[in-house]
Parts: sequence; structure tokens; C-alpha cells
Amino acid sequence: MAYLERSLTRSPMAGTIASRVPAPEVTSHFASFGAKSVSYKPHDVIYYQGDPADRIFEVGRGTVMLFKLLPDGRRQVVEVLRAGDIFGMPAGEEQDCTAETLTDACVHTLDLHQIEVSPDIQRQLTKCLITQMQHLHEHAVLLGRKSATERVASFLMHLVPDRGGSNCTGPVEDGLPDSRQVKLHMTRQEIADYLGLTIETVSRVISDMKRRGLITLERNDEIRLNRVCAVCQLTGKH
Amino acid sequence: MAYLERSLTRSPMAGTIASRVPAPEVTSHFASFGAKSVSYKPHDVIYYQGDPADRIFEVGRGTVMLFKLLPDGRRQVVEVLRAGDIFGMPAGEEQDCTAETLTDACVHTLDLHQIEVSPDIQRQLTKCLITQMQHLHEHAVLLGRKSATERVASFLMHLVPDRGGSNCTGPVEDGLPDSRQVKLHMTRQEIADYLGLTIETVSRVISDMKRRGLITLERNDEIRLNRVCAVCQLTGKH
DNA sequence: CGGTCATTTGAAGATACTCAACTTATGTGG
DNA sequence: CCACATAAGTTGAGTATCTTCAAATGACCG
Repeated sequence: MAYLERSLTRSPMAGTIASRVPAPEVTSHFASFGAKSVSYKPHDVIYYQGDPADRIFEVGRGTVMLFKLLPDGRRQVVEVLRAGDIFGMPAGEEQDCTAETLTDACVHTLDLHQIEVSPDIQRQLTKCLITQMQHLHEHAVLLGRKSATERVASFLMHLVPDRGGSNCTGPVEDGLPDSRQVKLHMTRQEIADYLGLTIETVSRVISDMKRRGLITLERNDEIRLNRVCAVCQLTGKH
Repeated sequence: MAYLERSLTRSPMAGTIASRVPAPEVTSHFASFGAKSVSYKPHDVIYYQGDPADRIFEVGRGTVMLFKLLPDGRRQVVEVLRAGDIFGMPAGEEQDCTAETLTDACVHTLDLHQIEVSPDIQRQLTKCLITQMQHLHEHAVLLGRKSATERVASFLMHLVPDRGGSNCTGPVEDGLPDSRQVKLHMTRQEIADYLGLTIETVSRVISDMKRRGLITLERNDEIRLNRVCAVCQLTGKH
């Protein structure tokens, strides 16, 4: 795993300023509190692990990932965040993760002391944190106890919002088609680093699912789940 | 891994009532807000995954673990909590984990609406959540990217509070002894389920560290790290 | 002291990883 | 628009690490 280059490229915010463009208006928990907005292109770094942590961020539009690096270059993507998710809250003085966009994205930021004084924001913040915490719990099960196939199946099911969870609507009806297209927004390497696997293993599992007719690759990062329920059965949750 | 028995023993709170004893006074974030306190013996269940979630908990004394079960019995311990840590906050209506004590413990509980109305508690809560979130990030790296030896070494180092982190005091001085005893408070099975390994692998890694003179087993759940720094070198963080 | 449970150890096997080659997409400039 | 260059993804062969299954040893408690 040769991520050494990455962990050495550490000039904070380098390359991101150029790509900032005027922020479009988007809905947000923060919007009403006078948050500043910044837009990013795919694979821009929002901040680096170790950067001073003095404000909090909210995803307004797009997808953002948080990851940590070990000194030898091993990487673990710890969260994949979407609109409404909050990140960058510091426990100490420094960021514990690097935040990088996966897609075009718009991010709102609020000053730390603005949060301290507003019970409203506190409440929002608490709610978001608890939800994210439960995702981290779920992800710990995935990383600690699931097989490669179960991990990839779980990943795919996360991209089908109304299926697989406690609020699963189930297949429309027996016999009816139960197909769904999802956009990954991540390279195989990013998926591997998220699922605690290697790029080759992710590729092999996907190929295998393809061979079994469970999925169809429409593009490299667009997959059709031909039978959502069949994929769901592979997640280990059933 | 035969945890099936566990996932089937699901009568909420069963066996815990008998073990409740009058709560001793302990320091707490919650104490001043009129929290109720309950004492538990080791391996009492505080609540089960799926129980209604209508209040929040704080560890007053002792150690508590949160874990999730897969339907086939695989278990993942997602958090190990100590005095001051908060848990049981619901995102939905149900608990996402089972909470079980590892030691004698005292737990404070607050009603959900007491939290809503108090900005003070909100602030405390937010701070705790952020800290725990960072632990979960760290643990995701462990589960996703570390070898068995690195996992066990990391686990041991977590039990030496002033060493291994960013606030590491370093070895006292070269040549001086750098030894430290830690109490695990967990069985090999619990450690394995926390680290995403099997009980046999945990045992083998510990035996190997013993053979290399890095640690000494004083009791089954009390280990002496003969050279703290040497163990720290094995964590993967260096 | 005997019984139970936890832990350790061994041998064999499975899963995922590593390394290497190959194929397919994406993008650039003539 | 095509040829080429680069990056991303796939596939294969061999291997390492961790797991599984089984048996033995050791700790703890009445």
C-alpha cells in the first residue's frame, strides 16, 4: 500500500484556494446562523489531519470523506458524509482526520464560539453527532466482523436510502423487478480504504457479484443492483 | 463463534434488578441535574439492543461496554466506556447497542427532556460525544488497517493513560526501567470482540509478547508492560 | 480436592493480501 | 477524430495472516 506520497503532501489547504468559487445558496442547519460557505471541486482537501481546529463544518451539497493515515501510508476512511452532516468538531486543538471532497461540494462553516452561545445549534449538533455515532458503530461491526462480500454488499445497500435499514420498504412485490441504480462517487481505492480491504479484493467481489447476475456495471462508478433484496441478503444483517 | 445463546437471551433488564444496590455518591456531569443512580455488578446488562431509548446514561464509576450482535452471533464491541463517558443517546426510538458492565459500576441516568431544556447539559453532552467520536475514528483505523499484534499493542497502550497519545511523557530516561502494570477488566473473548479478532489470536499475540519479554502476566487480567515504549512501538502509530 | 470455566497451544484450512501483468476507461494534442 | 499517454480497474498465481476445530493446560471457587 503505497500511500506514502499522500502522507507527505501536507501543505495545508494547498490547491484548494484556486478551486474555491462563489458559494451557491443551499439549505442548511447553519444557514440561518450566518455560516460562511465555500465550494470545492472533487478531491479537494478541506483540511488536513493536524490542522488547527477552530470552527465546525456542515456539508451543504455533495459528499465529503474523513480519513486517517498511519505513518507507513495505510489509510482508513472513517466517515463518508452527505448534505446535513457535520464534521471537524475538535476535541483538542487539532483535527484528527483529513477531510476531502469526493464530489463537487459546498461546505458551510461556523465559528466555534457561535456554537457555544446558541442552544439551537447545540441541539442540532447533538442530534447530528448521535446519528453519526451510530453509523460509526455500524461501521465498526463491518470492519471488525464482516467478510469482504458482506462489506461490499453493505456498502452498496447504504447507497439505497429506503432499503436495508429498519425502515426498509421491502421488494415492491414478488416477481416484480426490484432493480436500482446507485452512483458510488468513490474510486475502488477509496471504497477499499473505507471497507478495510484492498483495491483488488473490492474489485474481485464486484466482479463476482456481476458474474452472479446480482449487479450490472453501467459505468465504473455507477452500479445497477438488479435485485436489491438479493444484495441485501449478502450484508450479514439477515 | 457461538454467541447465539446471547442473542436469544433477550428479556430486557432480566437479572439486573437483583443486582442493583443503593448507589454510592460519585462525581458526575449529571449529578447536579438530579440524575438517578444505579449500581451494577460485573457483566450486568444495562439495556439491550432494541430496548426503547428514552433517557441518557453516564458512567459514574467502573467500566461499561457497548456491543452489537449480528444475527448469526458474531459480536463487535464498539465502545469501552469509563467514568464521565455518556452513552445510550438514541437517534431513533431504539438502542442500537447492548450496554453491559465489565466491572462493578455505577451509572447515572437523565430523562431525555431534561437534556433538551438545559444548555449546560447540551454543552457537556456535545463535548463527550466529540471525544467519543474521535475514539471511534481511532478504532476504525485499528479494525480496518492494523495487524493482530498492532491491535493488541494499541489496546494495551490505551490502558496507560499518560503514554502513547499526543500527550505522551516518553520513557522516564534511557536505561531506566519503564514498566507499568495494567488491569484489563476484560476476558480474552471480550478483548477479541473489541479488536475484531478471535480469542485464539488474542491469546497467541499475548503469548508471543510474553515470550519476547515485552510483557509479564501477573494475573489473567493483569499485565505488566516491562518496557512501555517497546509495546508502543508495536501499535503501528510510529 | 474436584469441577467448572477461561485460556493456551497445535495443526489444518480459508480468506484476503501481495505482486505482477493485463485490460479498460479517460483525457490530450496533433 | 484518432493516436497516444495516463490513470483506473481487473485478473491470476502464490503467500501470509488469521481463523477454525480440537485438545490440553491452567486458574478459580466452593
